[in-house]
Amino acid sequence: MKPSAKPGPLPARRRSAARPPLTAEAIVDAALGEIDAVGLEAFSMRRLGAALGVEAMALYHHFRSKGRLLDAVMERLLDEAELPPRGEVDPLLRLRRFLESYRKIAIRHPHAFILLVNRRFNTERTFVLYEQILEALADAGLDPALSARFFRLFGYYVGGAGMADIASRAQQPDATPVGLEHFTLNERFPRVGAVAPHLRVANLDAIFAFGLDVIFDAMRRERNKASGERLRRSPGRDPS
Amino acid sequence: MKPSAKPGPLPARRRSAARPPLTAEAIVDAALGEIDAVGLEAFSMRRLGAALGVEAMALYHHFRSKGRLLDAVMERLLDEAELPPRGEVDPLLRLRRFLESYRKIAIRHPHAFILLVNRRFNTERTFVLYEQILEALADAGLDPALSARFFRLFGYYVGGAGMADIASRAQQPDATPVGLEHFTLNERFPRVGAVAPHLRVANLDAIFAFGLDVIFDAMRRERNKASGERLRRSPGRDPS
DNA sequence: ACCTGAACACCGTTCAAGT
DNA sequence: ACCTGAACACCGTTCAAGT
Repeated sequence: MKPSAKPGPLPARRRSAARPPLTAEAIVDAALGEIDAVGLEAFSMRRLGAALGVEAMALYHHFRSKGRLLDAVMERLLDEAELPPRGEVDPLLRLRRFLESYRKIAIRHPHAFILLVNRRFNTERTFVLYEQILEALADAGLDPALSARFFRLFGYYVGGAGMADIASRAQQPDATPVGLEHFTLNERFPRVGAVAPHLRVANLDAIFAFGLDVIFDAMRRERNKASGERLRRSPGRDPS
Repeated sequence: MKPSAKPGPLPARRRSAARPPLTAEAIVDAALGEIDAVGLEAFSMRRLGAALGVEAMALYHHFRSKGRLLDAVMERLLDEAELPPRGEVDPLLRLRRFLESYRKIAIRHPHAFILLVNRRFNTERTFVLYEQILEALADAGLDPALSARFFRLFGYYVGGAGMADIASRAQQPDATPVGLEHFTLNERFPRVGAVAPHLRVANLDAIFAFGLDVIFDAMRRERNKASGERLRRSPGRDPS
């Protein structure tokens, strides 16, 4: 349906040369490469098999379904996110760097990023990441209730930002073509006309940073508010 | 791949009764109903045709491709968002009500909501909505640069929140099953164990409202800051 | 253990033909 | 104008068979 590059006919399978034995890791790498190249819609087990020089069915020996393979691709994407090591930098700065690296995944892998939004995070790998992030939130002085709120808040934000930035950057070839240029913008949509220059792709980095500022300012404020309340309730010692 | 209810065999086409003539509107309504019922993955032109009592190819007389039909379904979803009429309530409250109604679309149409995140908003209908929202931001006292920033910020937020809430509520049948219950949470992932109770589905409404609080507080603050700067630069008059 | 080949029940879309 | 039927080039996945 919406192949970013027209996929064309299936590539011929290269069999002659001695093929390295198929591994789960090699399949995942090839799958991500294939999704990057032709889009998630055009990605298929048959196409991936052809790219690897095997029949599609050989893949089922390593992954029991396409869904399981996509979960593995999702975890491959997660490897590109970076959380700086604990202790060296401020915990809030660690979280900010993580969110910035997360958004870069969307820019590097526009067709695959949706797997991080779409597929449920309930593999062991994602729980390790959760633990690290919640640890940073606790290090920053947030209690579990506030950690839960901000965990969701910046999770929503970074997921939505990735998806929206992708949509802004890439035209979908089968979408209804209207676009800014097809009608006199300032006449019918004066507000859109006034704001549009600020929404160009060149400004998306600054806009993303601004949203992070808002979120991290609120985290600092809420943390100080909560610790102030604790101090007022029992001055001189910290319950919990 | 990930049909929410197993779609089963295609339903038999009901031809005998005098079928009402096919209209674009009836097709869109049926398409949304079908997506709600079987999921976007299992939704097909053939299945939709069968539900409407026609051959799949009859649909191509009203929509030139599946992509165009999905754009129309996206606009149908947008009709369920509500922006209260101008003038009666505070502009920021109007925006907040809009965002709350937008999120409700995700809860009502978990399989279809992704169309609002995935497909580019460049139809005329979406420009009318943009204009109304940017008008409300201007009414609230934000200049175009700040309007652009907050427009993206809450857009990212509400899109990401809808997708994440859907993922939290619905199990994907083909995902790798790990889940909280399969290992001793508090031993290996103590922070996850401490925060998990606050992340239950029952708390998602409050968490969403908290994020909106953060965003709207920041809007008020930034607006006042900007208008204060204007006053300082030229006291006594407001250079628009 | 690892891979192939045929088969099943599907896809979106084209095209010529019917009314 | 509106719809059908056959066809084309694909899907994911099953199963029995090969090495």
